[in-house]
Amino acid sequence: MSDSKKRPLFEKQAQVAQAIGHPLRLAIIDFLKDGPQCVCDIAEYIGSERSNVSRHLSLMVAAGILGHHKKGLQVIYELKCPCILDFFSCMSGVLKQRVKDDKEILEVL
Amino acid sequence: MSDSKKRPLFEKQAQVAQAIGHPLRLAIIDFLKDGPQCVCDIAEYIGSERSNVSRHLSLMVAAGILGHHKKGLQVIYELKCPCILDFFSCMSGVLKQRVKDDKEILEVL
DNA sequence: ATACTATATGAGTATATAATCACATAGTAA
DNA sequence: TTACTATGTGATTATATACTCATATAGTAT
Repeated sequence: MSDSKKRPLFEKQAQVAQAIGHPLRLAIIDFLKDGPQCVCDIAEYIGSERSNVSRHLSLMVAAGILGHHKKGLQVIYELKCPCILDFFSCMSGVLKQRVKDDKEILEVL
Repeated sequence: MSDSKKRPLFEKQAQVAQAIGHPLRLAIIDFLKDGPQCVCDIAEYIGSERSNVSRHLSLMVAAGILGHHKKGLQVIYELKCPCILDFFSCMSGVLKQRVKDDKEILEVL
């Protein structure tokens, strides 16, 4: 790569994007936008095993998307900064463009 | 998942996020923000095999991030909508927050 | 102390992704 | 036509990811 200086930055950014690039994780983020929740409730809402949800949560913590703290037996997870929600509008932007393109193709037929 | 209606949407969104979640692909996007480029030049800039770059490009086209057209022997790829660049500010937001948190931890020591 | 609950993690498996090499295709030029 | 170049794709391998189950840990309650 010509600008190999940027490589480490791209790797960090890729980690963030990857942390968001999974249906279950997006569902978790969407759930957490209404407030902090424990693993237990997240797992029930998502409809997946707690152990599996636990792994997804750690992954997002590692990426810097979520924060967590203990509360008795439970561990409460929450969105770290509102900027995470910006991703949704970014992704919606791309998807809307996709629909627009598909329409144009159909009109030619 | 309680709101399984959202599932298909989350899957589409995850596809977009995943398409961005790779260092090489971020480098490609960063390169294309200055204008359309052929596979050949992208591969040279990125420093990876053409066949490999070609696959990364198809993946991003499938996700709706890139568009492409033929020009003689070459295939020119380009960013589809400026909204893709919004991702960079989103990811930077998360990374800045991460640095901020790390600083706070160090201050306590 | 025991019993219980929430969460995390190791091990194993299945699937997905990335990368490389070889080859096929499509367009160009002589 | 042949020779050349750019790109895409099949096959393979290596690695990463997702998931499940069983088990360990930490906190609570009796």
